[in-house]
Amino acid sequence: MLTMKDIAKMVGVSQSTVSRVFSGNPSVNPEVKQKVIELAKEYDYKPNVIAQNLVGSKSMLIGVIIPCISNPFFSDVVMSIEREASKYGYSVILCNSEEILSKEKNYVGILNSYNVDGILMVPSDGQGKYFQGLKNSKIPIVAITQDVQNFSSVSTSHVNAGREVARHLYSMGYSKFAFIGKAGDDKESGFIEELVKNGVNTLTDYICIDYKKYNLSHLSQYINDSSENEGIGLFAINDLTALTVLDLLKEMGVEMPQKAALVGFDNTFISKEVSPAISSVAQPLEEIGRQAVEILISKVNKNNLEKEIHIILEPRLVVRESSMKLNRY
Amino acid sequence: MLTMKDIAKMVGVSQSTVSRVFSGNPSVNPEVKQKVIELAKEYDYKPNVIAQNLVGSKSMLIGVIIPCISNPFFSDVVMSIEREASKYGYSVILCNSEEILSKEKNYVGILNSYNVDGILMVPSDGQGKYFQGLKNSKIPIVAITQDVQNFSSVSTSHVNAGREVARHLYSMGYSKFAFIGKAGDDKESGFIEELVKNGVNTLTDYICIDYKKYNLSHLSQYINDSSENEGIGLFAINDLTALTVLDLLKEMGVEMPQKAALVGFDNTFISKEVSPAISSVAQPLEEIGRQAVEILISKVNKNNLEKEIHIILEPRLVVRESSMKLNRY
DNA sequence: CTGAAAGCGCTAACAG
DNA sequence: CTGTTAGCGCTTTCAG
Repeated sequence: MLTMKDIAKMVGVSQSTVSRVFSGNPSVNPEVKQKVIELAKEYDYKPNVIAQNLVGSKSMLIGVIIPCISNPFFSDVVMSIEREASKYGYSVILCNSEEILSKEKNYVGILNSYNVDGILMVPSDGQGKYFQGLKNSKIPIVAITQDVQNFSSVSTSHVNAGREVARHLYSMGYSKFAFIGKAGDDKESGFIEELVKNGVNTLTDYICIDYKKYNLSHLSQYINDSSENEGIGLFAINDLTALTVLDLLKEMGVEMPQKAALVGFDNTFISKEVSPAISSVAQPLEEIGRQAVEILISKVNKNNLEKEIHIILEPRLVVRESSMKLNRY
Repeated sequence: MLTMKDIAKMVGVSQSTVSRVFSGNPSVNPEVKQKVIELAKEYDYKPNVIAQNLVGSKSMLIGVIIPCISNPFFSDVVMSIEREASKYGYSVILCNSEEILSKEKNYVGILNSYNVDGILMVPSDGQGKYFQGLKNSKIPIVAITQDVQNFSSVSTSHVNAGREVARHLYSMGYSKFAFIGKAGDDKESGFIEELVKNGVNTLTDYICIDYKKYNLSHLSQYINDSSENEGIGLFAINDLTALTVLDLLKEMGVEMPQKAALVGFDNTFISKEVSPAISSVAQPLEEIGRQAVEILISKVNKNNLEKEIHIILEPRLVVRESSMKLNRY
């Protein structure tokens, strides 16, 4: 590898002068500058980032710790993180914590030893002692996809997702509702809240099919128990669950979206590939990555170090055939 | 950050001695060694990898260049790469080339400036001048998911995948066949080859539905044209395509797998979530990542630097309902 | 067994 | 405008 010294020798100046031209220091003889740049291009010289970093400047490296890159949700986020980071000249070190705290700790240590300028992470336990202890780490950390106390974070509002789905289904004329997924999830809370606001009696006209207590037969029963002119609005906790529900509905011969509507969550590509295409709530994954990188970099540059920024992005409902009732009852 | 000097001062020895205990040099007073290790643990000291690297030793960093991490296929591979690399103490810098040559070049340059110990990459043009020129790069490069001349590589045999699917469908008693996807793909070649070997007349009993020339209506026509007792074996170039075909078959009311069987490729999680579950060919993604890391690291350690290793892994057919005919005609 | 010293490639004062 | 001089934190001879 060519070094600055080599270039300096070729041009006949000192190494510091060469350093100056690369660091954009204006006080350099234009001719010298010219020559240095030419030679650098000719020999494809790149400053050694490692050495730059050692003298104390930035490492131009950011660490990203996520549970698992093979989860499409995170791979989309990481995609946008990497894309955005590279715009600023940053490279990304990828770490899969698999949501194991010891691994997470280990990775934070490793990232520190690499002198990364900042870390973007999905804490496995955001309120936990370990992660909260990181708040006075000298290297900036921004939480992603989760809103966490004491840290800047970029996430999506699941409550609002639930609200929006409720509003949508209600406005389409459905009168009975079900949430399929973990009871108590923020999406369920928002869903119920908005149903109530619209005067739905959640005791009689709502059911939560929680994996732990119910199975899909309870859902088919709920559907069968409804009277003929009652439309049923179904909200599944994610697209995979929605897919399962879709199969059930098809098997049961339920007319969609006349008799029942279905909305999923995450807007995975499957949702538009099946028939009928399933409505789904999209998280702005691209946006999460973009904003997180932006905040992190502004922290690296020592701006607003003290105040933590909590960005909670709005989910976006993508309506497809599964809930697109054209003629209301 | 604590440095070796700090630890040295605390213990009352020179910095070099501390360095010795971390580098595993046996010539260190056991008591001193003991103390150093204790203090390091107590203060959570980690050697600065950056500095280590600067003096010329390994950077413990490997670069991974893939087209796009949000492609589930690559995210699975990267998952296993990262997992395997971390076992050896390596960290991974992730780069998305988006199959743009200029980006790829750029990333290779960046990775070099970070002094990575090696690169694992999916070349956007493996036989191209640029990538081939990299063959005498001082830092080892291993190609993944593609078999490339002059480089060690780890990939899957698409030809064998095609062969195996043909064998499977034929043995299940189907007598007409179709490949849905890009004509000339290795999978198609293997598919045809094996059909011919089994005496299938590929002029009359085979069709390739290439995106460019045909659309799905050609497929439905092909199916309708078959006589009642002819079973049709369908092989789709990937699971997404298979999904589309599945919808078509359902719409047409084709009985599966009696009248038609369907096999996809990539064994995406969708394939097992739809109904009927689609048979699919799995690539050993985990294995690709594992082996690639292994080869790369052995190269880093200067073993078998000269000889290139070409590993071509066998795909694995996962048979599901869509092609699981129980009673043959 | 151990300290001193050189140096990896680069940045950042500090004098000119 | 530019050369000199210190290091950054660590590894590695080279003498003890």
